[in-house]
Amino acid sequence: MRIGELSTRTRTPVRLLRYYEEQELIASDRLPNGYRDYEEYVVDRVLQVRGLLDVGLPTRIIKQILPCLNSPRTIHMPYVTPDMVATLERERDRMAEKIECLTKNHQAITDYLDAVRRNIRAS
Amino acid sequence: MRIGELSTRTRTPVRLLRYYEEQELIASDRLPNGYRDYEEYVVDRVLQVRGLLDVGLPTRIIKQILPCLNSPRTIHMPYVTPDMVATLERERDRMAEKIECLTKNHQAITDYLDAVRRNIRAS
DNA sequence: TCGATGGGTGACATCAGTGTGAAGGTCAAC
DNA sequence: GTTGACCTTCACACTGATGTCACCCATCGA
Repeated sequence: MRIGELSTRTRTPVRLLRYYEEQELIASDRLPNGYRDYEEYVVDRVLQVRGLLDVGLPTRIIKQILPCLNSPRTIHMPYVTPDMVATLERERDRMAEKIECLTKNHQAITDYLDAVRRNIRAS
Repeated sequence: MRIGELSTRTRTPVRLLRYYEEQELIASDRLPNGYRDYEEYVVDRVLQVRGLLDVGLPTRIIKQILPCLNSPRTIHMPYVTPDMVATLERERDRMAEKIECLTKNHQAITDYLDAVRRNIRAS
């Protein structure tokens, strides 16, 4: 598919798709006329990238961990350096912290909204 | 306490503490000599702010939702506008999405690391 | 009293993620 | 064959969160 379709299907500005490619987060073939040509799986990939960006990971890290998250695992096994493992462990721990933080604040907001609603009903 | 102590206790650069104050995320009194003087509770506040920033929320939003998260709730009740409620609901939902995204990817990394370890032990 | 340390402001730099626009090529449809 | 939609690259600019540096004042201990 070409970039326009990918853009609409992922609700992502064309500009950003090119940016993600520049950052090597997604890849594309080229049609004879130079247009980018994406495979189907890139749709999910873009959504995943956006999710990770949204959650505060920088492109640098995303680029590192992406290959471990969706490709056929075994293919990548032999290439995993201790360094990479360390990075993954660090990121995994940071993610756990973030989940905890988000969960706590999510709960606080929920509680607050509940209280507000009770208050309104009571008044 | 003065800014240096707050900085070490929160492991946050002094520069950022001043920035957070500029963005009205934290407040300080001033000593006669002009030095900032923080109350004890600011320590937790800073940590909470950093957690939220880390998780991708902009200062603008944090500023809005903070009062609802830790102050004595009832005091703020009367001032909650429908607008504010809408913002809170929106953020709460976005947080839920982020939690989901993080959880999924956290699990993927965990699985991957497990596989790597099995592979190493097997080889 | 001097020097180290810590505090204050202000300005400029950086980096990532975006926005936006110019200038031009491709192609389908009318 | 020209228009209009879609694509290309290049480049400049902004924002938000930080780093860094310059310059000056305050406090304290030797």
